[in-house]
Amino acid sequence: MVETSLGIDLNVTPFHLTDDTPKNNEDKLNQINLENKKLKEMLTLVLDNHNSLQNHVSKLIRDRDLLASSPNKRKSGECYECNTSGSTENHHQRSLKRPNNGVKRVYTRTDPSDTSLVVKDGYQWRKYGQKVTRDNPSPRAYYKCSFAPSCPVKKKVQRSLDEPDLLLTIYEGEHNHKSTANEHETQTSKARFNSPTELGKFDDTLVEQMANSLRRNPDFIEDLAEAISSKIFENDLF
DNA sequence: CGCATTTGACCTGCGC
DNA sequence: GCGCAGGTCAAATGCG
Ligand SMILES: [Zn+2]
Repeated sequence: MVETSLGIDLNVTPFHLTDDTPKNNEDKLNQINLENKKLKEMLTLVLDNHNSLQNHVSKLIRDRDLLASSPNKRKSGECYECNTSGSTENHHQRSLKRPNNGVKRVYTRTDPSDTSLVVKDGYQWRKYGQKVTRDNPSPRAYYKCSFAPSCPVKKKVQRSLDEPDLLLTIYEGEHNHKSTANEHETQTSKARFNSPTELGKFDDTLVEQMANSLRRNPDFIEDLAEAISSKIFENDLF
């Protein structure tokens, strides 16, 4: 169902072929402005769709992981309301906490190329181990709170198996001190879940991600090269 | 120097 | 006990 060919059409005319009468230039400028505007609107639309899709996928993965990780031991207060009511979505959009062990699972959106596995969550961590796990190619990193041993909190961070830009962090324990980060930083780090795009205002990191993934995509490179060369060829016939 | 990270060794629980 | 997988330790290394 996915259209693989990008069908790139570079609407570009080499400058040395244009006639430079002012009227023509003005027309062209207007035309290009219009086109830019249209493209911008399309981009925001695509971004919105992309965001909501990603959020949806994240939710699906969380629910599946939750079921898979504790199929049997559902004790009191487990997330039953999630299964019964499909209407409200916000209440476990971000973090799933299981009161059982003081173990908290949190999913964080991040750049797939970010190999550092460092999640800025307002606390300072000291990495003390990294292991490859059986059924996930990406390694799992182990952290202790840097106030240890006075603060016993640990966390594990591992990339999600089927969503490479989703990061699963498992916290265990509660901090006995305050977060070092100020309010603004925790806000931005928590705001990983994407909200609808305001027109004309893009999420820079997301745009950068998309650009990166396009740059790394061989199909895109190929299509781009073909589009460029065909355009040049076509214009060289004059 | 004083920290954090890296990384192989080591430990521990579990199924056979 | 043995082997495996996950979790931890600690010596070496890196960095400001
Ligand atoms: Zn702490």
